[in-house]
Formats: sequence, structure tokens, C-alpha cells
Amino acid sequence: MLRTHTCGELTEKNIGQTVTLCGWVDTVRDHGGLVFMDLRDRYGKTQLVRSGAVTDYKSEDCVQVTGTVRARPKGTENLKLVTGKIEVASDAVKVLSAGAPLPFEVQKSRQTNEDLRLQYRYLDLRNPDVQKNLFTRHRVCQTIRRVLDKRDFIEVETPILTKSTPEGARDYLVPSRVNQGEFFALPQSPQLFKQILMVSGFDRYFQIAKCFRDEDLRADRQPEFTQLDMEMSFLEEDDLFGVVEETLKEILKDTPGLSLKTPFPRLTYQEAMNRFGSDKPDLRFGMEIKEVGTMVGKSEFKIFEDVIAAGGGVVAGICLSGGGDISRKDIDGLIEFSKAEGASGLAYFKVTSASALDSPIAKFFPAVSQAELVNLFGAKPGDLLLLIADQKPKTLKVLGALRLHAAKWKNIIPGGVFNFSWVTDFPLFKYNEEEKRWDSEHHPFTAPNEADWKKFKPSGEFGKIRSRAYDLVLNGSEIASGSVRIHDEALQKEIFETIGLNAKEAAARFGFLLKAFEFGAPPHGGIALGIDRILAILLGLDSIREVIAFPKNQKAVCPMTGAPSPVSDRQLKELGIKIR
RNA sequence: GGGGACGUAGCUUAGCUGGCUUAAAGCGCUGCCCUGUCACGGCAGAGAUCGAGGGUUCGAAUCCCUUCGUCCCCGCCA
Repeated sequence: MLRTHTCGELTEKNIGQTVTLCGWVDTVRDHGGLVFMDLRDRYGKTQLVRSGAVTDYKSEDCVQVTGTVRARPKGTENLKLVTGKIEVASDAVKVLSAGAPLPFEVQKSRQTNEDLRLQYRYLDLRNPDVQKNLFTRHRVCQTIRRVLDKRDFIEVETPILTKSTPEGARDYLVPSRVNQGEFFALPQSPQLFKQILMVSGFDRYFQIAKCFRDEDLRADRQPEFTQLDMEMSFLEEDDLFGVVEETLKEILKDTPGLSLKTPFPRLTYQEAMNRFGSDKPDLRFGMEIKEVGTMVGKSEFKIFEDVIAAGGGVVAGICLSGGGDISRKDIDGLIEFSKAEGASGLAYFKVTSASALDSPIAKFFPAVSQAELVNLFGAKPGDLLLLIADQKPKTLKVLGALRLHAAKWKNIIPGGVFNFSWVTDFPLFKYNEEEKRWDSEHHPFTAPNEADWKKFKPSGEFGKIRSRAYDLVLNGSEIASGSVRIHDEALQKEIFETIGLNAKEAAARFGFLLKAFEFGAPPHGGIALGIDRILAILLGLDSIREVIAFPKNQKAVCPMTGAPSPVSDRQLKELGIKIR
């Protein structure tokens, strides 16, 4: 009887059986008439086939082998690369589809020029190492659906062709043929639809949703990406954090050898900025920022004195463990880096003893101050102190960047660690210098911290108002962002007024949402998790392109299909569009 | 829009302070040899207008300018 197997399914139990195997030829070895091949299935598993004298096939041909499973002869059974103890002695090898000469070796595609990989993505994806990423992605999505279904979430598809609401990122626009001169936009996120679903009473919604943003690309940013979008009614932050933590815990269970402690630690935005100079702090290592203002304020170093005297200025720094042996050239590199980040300079001190510093500017600091500095940072001889003096926000930002830069350079960030944390209490607004007005930091439907709103709104101190927005951070990457929303019509109007959106404009953009809110909107909130980013980090990959089947390159072009591409005049005419 | 890196056989790279290069190596490819190999081994061979264009020079893969392509970062990403 004929039985069909994939390579990975065959074991010693199959010895004696006649099987048909289909797959791709991984390698062929010819030993003077005795020919062996490794046949590869879709899991990247290979099976050794002893194929007699048949040689009219080669690497990456798609073949069908019929033969008998049998034990390997003594001395050849302990092999690493193929199923060790058995082999298939073929009676017939049929080439189902011959492979053309290869542009690169499939097994080594990860070492190949990425442009070529993407151009021949189908071959790149034959590489088991690359294929594994998509299998993991599938597994993660199944886990998400299982966990959320069990928790009574319902997955709802929202439109891909939708309304342009030009805020935030640029929209991808789609011209309408039926309504010439009018455009759909591809969704930047299902944000408004999921809030409307709350109004409809689906109080637990999720969607594994494609989102589109027409902005410049990065290793962790593609024009189309996937997010796990969620929204819940009648929730408090803790409810949502719990669901997300449970989901991630289950996801990490799929990855052997990893465990996850919940609940995740929480930091406020202010804390994150003060301690790490970032709203997405990498907590895998210390090197926290310390403000040193008062003790160096007593120094005779004029630059520091002036900054502090100016008001709003601070002196703060970090301690680079073991950085004391830094060369003059590398110091210059750090100074240049700091300046590129906006600092006017960088002060550095090599720690020479438990109480003494070595630096071109050390002479301006009395021995007491030097000892205090060493003490403050808990520095050891051989460490390097890096200080920035400027207005507080800029100082923190530069030190945050410097902290990451120096840690990467010194290779002190541990690998194989997954460090999740919540960052809460983001500011509600940020000041737009160009437009001379306040903008929403997150989006205009984000609920303010109630106490802050009451306290600072009347006095117009909008910058001090915290919001109920939160981010989830993994190893220094923002992997999720969400908020408790506004469900009160009057409050929503006040927010619009604050960001300079009059009733008419608000109605034109979000009228459908505001209208929906008139009919009994429940308190609600939600979050969106970047699936691509999470996968890339969990799999230890540098780019989300590795976890996307058919990604775009840095110029937002698909090297395989050549998209985007010009269209015919006829198509344009039908759409009523003229190209300049 | 700005800063940086890279571009040399099908692939990965070396050479690049100008001439010892008739551009080198590994992998892959082709042919021959080998009956237990699995990163097989041995022998032989094909394969490169050094991304493109221009310039400097007696002489350019190498220096200069322009241009194209890819990647990383800043800006941008509510």
C-alpha cells in the first residue's frame, strides 16, 4: 500500500513500509553511482534518500520519491543533519517540477544581500530558518485567538477602504471610480471603528488587523503592518493590563524555555523619563540617569553653574561601567553623538579611586564634590561618568540616547532576556511649536486624568495634565499603545476646543464617531500591540521584515512584484486622475 | 529633507596609502573519478565591461566629481 508522508513524520516505526515522499531536494551527493539526497519538507525537516543511480535531479527540484523505509546500516546512523536512524531506499524518483539555476543558495539565504532575498522571496522562504519565523507567527496568532476567545472577546473585521482622517501619519489614499475626485484611505488603525463597536455593545472586541501608514521606513517600521487591536467596555486599566499580560504569557509559552513573570512592572512616564531618559526604557540593564545638580553646582565649572543659574537647567549623568579605559577617539565619538542628539557638550570623568576623578575639567571640582559624584553613581574605579548640562527635557533625552548608545557599544545589554514593562500617565497634550497650539499626545479620544483635568484645565496649564494613556515596552521597544477613552460628549468637545478643532472641523473628521457617542457610549478603552515587532524581538531578529512574508524595502517598494508601478492611462481616466 | 555605511564572478567576500592583477579566494555551477556519504573527498574547467557615467594620470577596482541602487539612523511615525 502506498502511503504519503512528509519527511518529519517518518520514524523507526515506519521501517518496512512503502512510502511516497514529496518535497524539495536539499542536497544531492553522488558517490560513484551511489546517489544520496536529502529531501526537505515544509517544516525544513530532511530525510535521507538512497536513490540508486538516478541522477537527473538537483538541488531545489520539486520531486516525488517512492521507496521503502529501512534502518540505516551500522556506523552511518548517528547523523546530525537528517533523520538519523532511518532512510528511504527509493524505487522511483519523479521530478514534479525542475528548479531553475538558483540566484543564491537557499540554505544560506540569510547571509545574502537582502534586496536579492526579497526579489526571490519564494526561495528565501524555502530556507527553514526563514520559514520558522512564519510558523512562529502563525502559532502566535492562533494563541491570541484562543486566549481572547476564551475570555469572550469577539473578532470583528473593520473596513480597509475607509475615511481619511488626516491626523498623525500620512494616509494611503485609494481613488474612488464610482465617486470621481473622492478618495478612500487605508486605515492607520481601526481606532474609530472599535470605539463604535463599544457603542454597539460588543464589549470585548479584538482584531488581528492590517494597518497602513505612509511614512518613511525603518528596521521596525513597514508601510503595512499588523497589530492586535483590542477594546473593552466598562474597564479600568488593570483589567486591560491583565488580559494583555495573560495573552503574552501564553504566547511566550509557545517558545520553549521562556517564562514570564506577571504582572509586568509599571513606571509612570515621568519616572521613565527621569530615570532612563526615554518613554520606552530598556530595563534589561541599569545605568540609570542621576541628577547631580546641587553638588556640581558648587563647583567652579562655569558651564554647569550657568546652566543651573539659567533656571530650568539641570546637570545629570550616567555611569558607564568599565568605561574608564576609553580612548580619546571613542570619547570624541560619544561627544559627537551627544551633540547630534542636541547637547551642547559632554563632560566626562574617569573614576580613578573611590573618591577621585580624572578629567580635563576635574580641577574645577573640589575633592568633596568628586567623592560625592562617585558615591552618587555608586561608581567603581575604572568606570566612566558622563554628564550633560542643559534644560531638563533635553538633558534627559540626550542621556537616554547616550545610555543606549554606550551600553550597546560596551556590549552590556544581556541577550535572551524579555523585559516587559508598562509606561503609564503619558502627558495628554504636547505643544506644537510650529502651529503655536496644543496637540494630543496620543489621540484626541484619550481620557485625561480626572484630577489633573480639574486642576490644570481652568488655569490653562495643559502641559501638566496627565492622560490615561499607556504603552507596553519590551526591551526598549514600544510594542503596544493604548488608552482609556473619553465617553462623555461634553468632555470630548472641550478636548477638541483645546487642540484648536472647532465643532465644524471635528464634525467633518469624526462626525460619525461623535454622533455614535450621542446614543449612550459606555466607558471604554483599549490597546493595540505590534505583532511584527513582538515577533521580531522574541525571535531575536534585527528587522520586522524577517517576520513578514512579503515585506517592502526601505524605499517602500516590493522588490518581488515591483509595486508600486505606473498604471495605464485608461485606468487613470476611469478614475478621473491626471498625473502631473 | 539631513547624516552614515555599502556596491568587485551566481552567492559571500579579499584587494582599494594608483603599477608586482593577465582582478584573488571560499561556496555554488560544469565535466571526470570514487558504493555509505550527510559542510563528503580528488582532479579538471567555465564564470567579472570591479553598480553606471565623467574626470585626473604614462597607467584607475584603487584618487576626484556626478549618478543609480541597497541598508542603518535623525526628521517623520496622532
